[in-house]
Amino acid sequence: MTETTHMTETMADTAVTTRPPGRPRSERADKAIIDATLALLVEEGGVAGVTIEAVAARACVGKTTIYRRWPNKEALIIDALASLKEPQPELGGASVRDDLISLAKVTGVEKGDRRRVGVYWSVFGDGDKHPELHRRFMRDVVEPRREVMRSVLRGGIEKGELRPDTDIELVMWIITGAIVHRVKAYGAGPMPDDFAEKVVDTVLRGVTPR
Amino acid sequence: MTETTHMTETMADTAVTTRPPGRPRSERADKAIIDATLALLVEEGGVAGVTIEAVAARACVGKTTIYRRWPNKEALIIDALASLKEPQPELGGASVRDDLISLAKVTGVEKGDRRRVGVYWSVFGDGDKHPELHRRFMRDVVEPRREVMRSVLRGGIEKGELRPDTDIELVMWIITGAIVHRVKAYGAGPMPDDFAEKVVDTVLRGVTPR
DNA sequence: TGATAACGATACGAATCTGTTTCGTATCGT
DNA sequence: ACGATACGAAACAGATTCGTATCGTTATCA
Repeated sequence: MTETTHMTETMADTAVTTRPPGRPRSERADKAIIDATLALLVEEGGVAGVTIEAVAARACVGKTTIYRRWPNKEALIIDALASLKEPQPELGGASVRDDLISLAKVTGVEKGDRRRVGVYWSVFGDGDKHPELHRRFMRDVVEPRREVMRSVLRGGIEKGELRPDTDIELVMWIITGAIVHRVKAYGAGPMPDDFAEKVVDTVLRGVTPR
Repeated sequence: MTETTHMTETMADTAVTTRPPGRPRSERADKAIIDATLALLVEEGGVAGVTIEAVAARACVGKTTIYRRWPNKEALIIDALASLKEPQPELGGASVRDDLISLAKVTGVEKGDRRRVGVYWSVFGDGDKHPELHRRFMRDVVEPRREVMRSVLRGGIEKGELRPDTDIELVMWIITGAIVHRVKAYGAGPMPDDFAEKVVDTVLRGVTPR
């Protein structure tokens, strides 16, 4: 994204934010464009379905307004994905089980919508065709969250709540895979509120009699 | 797919397969077209990336040859997906664990390649855009396999190898989700041979100390 | 040999998308 | 008021795709 403010320094002054001349860029347009991009990425099922014209139409914006901000489609999508960076969820830390459930729930449904899973599926699916997009999305959006789950699992081993030989990466594949898969499979259909809990409990306890 | 043979009946004869006049259609072309379609579906990450012209080029076939067989792209893809119907894998039946591992392995890698997961991911991703495609793929290709796994799990409960309150659908989401997710994530990268075993063992035993 | 139809190659019109440019208008600081 | 810049709308050339049509060629049968 391009800068919208200039920093100026004078001798007697500290740094001051000033504004370039002319009409300022519309923040509303920024937001509408990013939103439309993500929505199309999900609905059309991939990067190929994201058309600058479709984005413009959906955001009620001229194509000019998009091209003034981003040089091409890929750059736009990169910024749209980066906007999904969000503060980590607060973890109670009471138990591994509670923390994993919190993380699993966030994986599937963020702020009440499932756009996150749709984006994830699309970007993953286009990984071979758009490796840079995939790389940055993984690094900036996905990996930070995975790291949180990883540390929860590590802590669980240290505290003796998990077996010491637990394969952390494996458990992460299982939990996130189940959630993502299920959410994607059911689309807008019903997603039981306790699905995340049941996944976590199954992984913790197993399904064999004890 | 259109018929390539005509059935004719005469009074004194039983049904006889005869052939329409003219040059017969090339079976080699049939196969090459289906193969190219599936390959593109995986490589391009979705239905949108499957171009009739690309299929023709890849199959070394004229576009005419494709349009002579299928009326449009969607019909072609439907038939290409239907070609993935395959005989169920033989299950030893020695234990739930062994059978689940066999099924999990087949889910991830079929006959040495991972095209199956790629197709699965693509068709799933385009589910909203091409619901008919998705529906038929699920019904004809995916569901029969899910049914096998389902019956293995049901049998495991009856035999007492699994807890009676085991949520069968949940376990299926977990196992298939983990495998599909992991295979897709690593692309052409290494896929440890024991991944399927470890997933199944984790789900069976859980990761908490016992 | 002749009839028939599939073959690959190629061209086509209609439609769509990209990225650029031009237009007149709107919104800012001075 | 004036200069500067962003705004949406529209037109544009070039590329790509779809589905059709038209070549001359090739395979099969009678």
